[in-house]
Amino acid sequence: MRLLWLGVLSRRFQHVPLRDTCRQASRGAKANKAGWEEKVENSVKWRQLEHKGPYFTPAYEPLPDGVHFFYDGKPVKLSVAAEEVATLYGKMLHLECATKEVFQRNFFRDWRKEMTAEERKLITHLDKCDFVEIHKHFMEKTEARRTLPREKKQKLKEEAEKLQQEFGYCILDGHREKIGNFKTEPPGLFRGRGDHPKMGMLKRRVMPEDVVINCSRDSKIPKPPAGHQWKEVRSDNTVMWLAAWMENIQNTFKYIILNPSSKLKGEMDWHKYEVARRLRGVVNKIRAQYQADWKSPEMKKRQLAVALYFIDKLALRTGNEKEEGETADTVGCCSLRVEHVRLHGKADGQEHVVELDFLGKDSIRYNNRVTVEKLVFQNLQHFMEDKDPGDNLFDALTTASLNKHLQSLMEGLTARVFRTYNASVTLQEQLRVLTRGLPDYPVQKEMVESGIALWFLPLPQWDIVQPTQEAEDSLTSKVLAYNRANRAVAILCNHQRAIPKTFEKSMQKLQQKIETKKAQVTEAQVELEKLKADLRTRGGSKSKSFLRKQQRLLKLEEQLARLHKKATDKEENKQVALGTAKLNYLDPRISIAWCKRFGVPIEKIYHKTQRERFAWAFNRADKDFEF
DNA sequence: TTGTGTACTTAGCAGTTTTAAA
DNA sequence: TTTAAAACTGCTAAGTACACAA
Repeated sequence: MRLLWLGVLSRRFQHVPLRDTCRQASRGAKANKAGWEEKVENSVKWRQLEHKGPYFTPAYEPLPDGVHFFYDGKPVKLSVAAEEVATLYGKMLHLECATKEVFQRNFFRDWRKEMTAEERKLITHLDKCDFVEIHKHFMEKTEARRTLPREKKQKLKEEAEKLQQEFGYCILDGHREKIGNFKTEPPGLFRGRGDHPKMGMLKRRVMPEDVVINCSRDSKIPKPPAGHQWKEVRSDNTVMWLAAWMENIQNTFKYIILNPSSKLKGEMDWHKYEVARRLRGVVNKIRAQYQADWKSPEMKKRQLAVALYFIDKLALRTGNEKEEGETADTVGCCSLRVEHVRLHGKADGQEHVVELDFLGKDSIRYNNRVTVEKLVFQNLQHFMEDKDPGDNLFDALTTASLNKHLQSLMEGLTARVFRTYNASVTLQEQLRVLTRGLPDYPVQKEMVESGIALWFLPLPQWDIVQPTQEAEDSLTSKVLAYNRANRAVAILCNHQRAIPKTFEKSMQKLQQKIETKKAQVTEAQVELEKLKADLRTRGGSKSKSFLRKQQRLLKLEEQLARLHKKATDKEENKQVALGTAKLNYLDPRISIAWCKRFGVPIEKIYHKTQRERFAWAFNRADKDFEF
């Protein structure tokens, strides 16, 4: 399928006059084409879009009388605006980011802007400010919410549901679709990731006057809150967003968009994986070419070939250039600097070892040692010659030129397609390897399809048959195998998470359990040995009690094995985030096909929202689907 | 060719809810 | 019944990529 992204229409966001903006992309041009294909070719995303606009954060509620802010030991009654910002800081007192100097400096500067002249004159030093009462107040509020009686919690839940029903859906081309984020972001103190120079800055309240509404001309135009106006109402059916505003920290847009379960999002997702599947057909040719290019006399070509090799082999991100000082210092492939690379002629008994050590997206550290081909190694040596640590490794390369090259190799090919492709291929291969030799789980056909049917049909009623222990174990093994395959991809893509705060404690508990179980096994073994010895001396047949003991030992051993399995899984997983790959990189059709083939109920792999997200894939994958 | 603006995907974390264990 | 752990969800930051202007 050809993706043209015609760009017939100017995409400039600002300076568009109010009211008369209407950018409905050409309707007739490809009238002979139907549905999605036509939409994609015209970059038309919808024909009809109707919604209620965003739900705005409720107005600030001043502190109760008993809660004070102190300056220099004396209580100070702040103006409403200054108090609101003070509470934002007070709420965060216990967080690590609030202790950082940059955070405090940025906060204090922005806070002072909200103060009255008088307040500004008085409050000149943050270290003389005391937010403890404010902090305590919000902690107590959180606690009170947590311990609310069941009925009150139920009532709150119902109110949230009512809001969801009113603002959380739109009509898109005749279908009622769920919206992803129908609320504007509340004011707060910006928390960047890693060493962010803007942490602590005030993210201001979004007002209707900031918001651009996007909907069809003939729809019910959403009403702004009483006494307010929209910044603009437009009708641009080449984009997917329903509303947008400019955020004041980085001056970038925030959008109200559809939920991933929507048809349109699903179609985009499907398209993404189809592009990755097309790469499969040409990847060998591309690999052969970049390998040949390692010998090119042209420096630019060699840099491109080595960069592409990294992107392919190590699943690095492309690494767009970033504005210095505006964000944390993170890099990807094209923005790697000399200081991120170490070359070892020999290391760990291997030749030509490259060590990469840098902060990637979200300031997650990428630290990896890999053996590379001699030519790659020599090229890297050359690229690093006569450069300072802070110089770009691939100085002759930009992400745009890299992608332009990729476009010439395959239509629609960009650097990130390699990540999708390699992730999905890895899952498929790992599943093949890890599931080989596992006993089949004897399930009914209905059971196999149950999760799938959840989607489109009301849940069928059937007798629930308790699977045997053996079958249960087999299923557990399969799910474990799936998680291992998933984990292989997460490691490839460097999807890390912070070690859970409770990890050590819960691991210790698990070890304790293992020890207890071990002792039980030993005890049972001793008892059984005694009975065996008895049997040998006295002769005769095995007593009922003997058989019972034998059974018990077997059971204990199985339980011990399960605990060991659990501990291994927990340890292997403590720093790996599985969700990101599952949601963004793994073609769901691979998982669905695998579930069908091995009789694993789909809900063991995808929970409810994930099944909703991948609705598009359920009728597009039978058990023989190959990525 | 480079810089800027826009729109979309990808990402980890924290809070909430559900489930399992004590 | 209470508590702890696991599962899930929402939030929003931080990437990629491309069009267009200078």
